[in-house]
Amino acid sequence: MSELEPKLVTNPPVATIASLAAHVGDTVTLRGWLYNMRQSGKLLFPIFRDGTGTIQGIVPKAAVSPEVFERVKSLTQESSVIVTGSVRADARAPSGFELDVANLEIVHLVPASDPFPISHKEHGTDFLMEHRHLWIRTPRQSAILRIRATIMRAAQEYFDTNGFVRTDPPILTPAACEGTSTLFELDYFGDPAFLTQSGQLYIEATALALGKVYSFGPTFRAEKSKTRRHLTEFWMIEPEVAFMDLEGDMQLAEAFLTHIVTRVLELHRADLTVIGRDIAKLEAVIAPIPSESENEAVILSEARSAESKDPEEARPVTTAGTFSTTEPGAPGSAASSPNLGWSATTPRFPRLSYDEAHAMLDAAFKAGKLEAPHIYGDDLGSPDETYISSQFDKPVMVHRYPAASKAFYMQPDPADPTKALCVDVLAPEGYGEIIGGSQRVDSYDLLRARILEHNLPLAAFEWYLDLRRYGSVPHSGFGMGIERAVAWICGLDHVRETIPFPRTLNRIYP
RNA sequence: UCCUGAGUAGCUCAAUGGCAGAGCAUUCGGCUGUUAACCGAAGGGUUGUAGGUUCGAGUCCUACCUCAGGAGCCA
Repeated sequence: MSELEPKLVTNPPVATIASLAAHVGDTVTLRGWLYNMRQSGKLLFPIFRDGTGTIQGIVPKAAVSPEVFERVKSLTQESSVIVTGSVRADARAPSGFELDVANLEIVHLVPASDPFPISHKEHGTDFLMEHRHLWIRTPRQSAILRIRATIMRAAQEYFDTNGFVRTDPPILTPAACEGTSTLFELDYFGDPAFLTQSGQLYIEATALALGKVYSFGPTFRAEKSKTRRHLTEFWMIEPEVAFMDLEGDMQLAEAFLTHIVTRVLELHRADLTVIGRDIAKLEAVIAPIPSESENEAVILSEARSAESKDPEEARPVTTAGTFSTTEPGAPGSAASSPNLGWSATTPRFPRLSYDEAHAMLDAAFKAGKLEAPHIYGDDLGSPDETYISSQFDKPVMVHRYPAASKAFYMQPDPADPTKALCVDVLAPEGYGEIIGGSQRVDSYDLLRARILEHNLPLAAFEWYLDLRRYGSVPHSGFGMGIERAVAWICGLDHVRETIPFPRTLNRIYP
């Protein structure tokens, strides 16, 4: 490949396809791959891609040397090239711009005897997943990965600009964090160890050291889940804040999600269009609700009337007051909502207590809209979450689940100790839970009792109990699964398209 | 772990228990504005594996393998 080096320094300078609108009339050099080629007699229409987009080239036989014409004609799908030509606006070209090719060098010619496996016809999921390393070259997959990158960057950006310190927990852990999920076990110099399923317990420690913290990294679940919502390896971003109660946690989640969706809408209109995403549904998420911003009310009502569903169905999102909101600073709590950077125009998401969610599901079952009844006291099942989230055009926050169905570290509600001060954020359009959070138990005696009740090894949690021995404070946090958030924002039907190389129950290749 | 479904050409799919087929891709030929281009021709098969029923099995039966998406569990 060293023979290529001189070609990489070019004059005129190398451009990217995404920037060609600013180069109309210029001669540019592009480095990329042949995406597709059509021809009509002695006219060739090679379509190039370079990772930033695609551009159609045109090569009339009479306009170039016979060598260049034959070289272009010999190109096979995904052959790599360096191409020079002038940029011209042309309505006949798919992107509106076209490249009059003057010269083209082949960097690597894909042999016709072994063509690029992914054609422009449809393929099955098994085939595509076996060729994931090549599938990501297609426009749709590239667009998704660009949006994923923005979602990750916007998530970090939100915390970084609001005084959070990033403190990443270990990935190798000595014991289960929550004692519920099945973990990947490995041998740690003769002792058992596990891949982390959540950094939460560790960032509780860093939150009591640094105040506002977050972690961002991969997590692992060995559950034999085989659905469109599950990966065995996925990325999670988790904030944890000292002196913050459940109300603050919910406001943080609202502002955080609003920031992420806003950024994606700012930067990825074209990519969302490539994917076929209904952009109006994302705009509805960040639209202020009427009761808090009357002058913006028209935006929301337009967004909602655009998808007018069953008119007899109550649309509780219209007014936040329809549902009980949690009073800031729960009784018996020293916490309040610290200033986390959201403004008065931060949209509020609809909230449902567990009891209200149960009533909604009960009514839906009796109306024949759910196949199975929801049993009071049980956690929400997937069909339950799908139903609830489909009733709103913003993410919906379900809070105060029965403590018995939740993790041992969740603080009981002083108003009803059978409930936990926790919240799940369900994404709209049936995407289900993307965020799970809670206020944590801050009493040493209660936490110790909970650990024993759940038959967890006390010794493994001594360090965690120390956080309640030395300057314990009310604190809260949540975790957001990146891939589920990407699937929702991109409107995908499976999380396997949201990560470059998905790891699922039946797949660890490529 | 349970339930359901699918495995036929490189890919996507057809084929009443009776000759193994089409489109795309590949190769060759044609076409100066193509839009997953189009037109003509050619090559390409151990029908997931192993048994069984039958004169005859891609098709029916049994077991297994692989994959898919739903439940449970979760983000």
